[in-house]
Amino acid sequence: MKKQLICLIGPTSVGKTEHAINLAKELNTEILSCDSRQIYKEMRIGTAVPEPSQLESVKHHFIATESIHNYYSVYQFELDALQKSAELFKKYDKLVLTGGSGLYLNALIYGMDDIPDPDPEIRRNLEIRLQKEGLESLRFDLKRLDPEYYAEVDLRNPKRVMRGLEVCLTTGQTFSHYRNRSARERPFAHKIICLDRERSSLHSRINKRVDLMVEAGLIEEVKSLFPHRHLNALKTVGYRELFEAFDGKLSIEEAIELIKRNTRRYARRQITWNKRYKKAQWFDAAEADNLIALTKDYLNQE
RNA sequence: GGGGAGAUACCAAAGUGGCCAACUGGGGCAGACUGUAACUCUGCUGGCGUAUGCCUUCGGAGGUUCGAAUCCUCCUCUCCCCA
Repeated sequence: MKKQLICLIGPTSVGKTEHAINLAKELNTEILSCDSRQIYKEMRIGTAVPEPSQLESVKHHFIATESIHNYYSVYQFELDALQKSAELFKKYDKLVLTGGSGLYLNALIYGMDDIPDPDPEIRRNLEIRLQKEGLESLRFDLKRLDPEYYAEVDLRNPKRVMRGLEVCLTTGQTFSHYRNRSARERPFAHKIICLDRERSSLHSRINKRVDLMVEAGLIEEVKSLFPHRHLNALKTVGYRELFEAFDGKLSIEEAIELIKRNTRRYARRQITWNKRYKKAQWFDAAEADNLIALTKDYLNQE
């Protein structure tokens, strides 16, 4: 029997953590997290890392394992998760994967193209150029250096334009040359389960969770990270808004409201992303009682 | 009791005779996205499955006009000031 990775995904606050733990217990296995922010050990409250008791009840991987001060990316995650899963599959037939970062999930189940790391110097220069010369100028270069990618990218999206350019500039090859986007063979099968729930219910859970984070000390956590606000890891819902409040641009109350709003938006983007998995099985997370049964049925279908 | 201001779509708020189904912002919805991805970007938001099309809107009821959210009359409600 082929090893199986059971991917439990869904928007933030939908109830993934709890369900994943129940499922992992039921299957007697461990959990891999695919979350680009819970992986940072400095950001616990604002990223809703599982409770210590939850982390104890089932072994979790890739939670609070990296530092915001180190460079980390999807590609890194692909390598780490591949290695970890291979190790765990020696012991288990099934593993549970859960988390909110769609691209991280893709990296593990389909793989990322092998593209050299960008030269940090080049990346920095591009950022400066964007500031000074504007997007137009970067587009101009991209058109010249990689017309193929130029024809595909969203030209209004500075991040994507810069990404193409930085690869061209550091490697001397076109970005398109590296970007095959073909799925890799994996030594395990995967099943995707998408959790969702009525929008109003999701929103009230988000609001409540943000309030709980504040009670749990979110403001202090963010304050302690204030000196590092420029780091990429801290460009995150829940942190960014409070940084603005510390700057005096917002009141704390306004920042909290904004966190709620931005979390709702984030959740919506996650749902949109999840719709790309055409073979995924969708469940309503509100049916907590029989979710495990439904899931087991689904897994047994084959 | 007297004087003044105002009622616009889910909310806030422009518009003060035709270019208005109605600026803009918020909220909401939808979408894109292979190395910063909780990032970044895009579209829609009165109804009619699509529409250079039709229908119903700008507190209510009438009226003026070829034509009104915009002008007039009355009514209802809200707010502010004086008593």
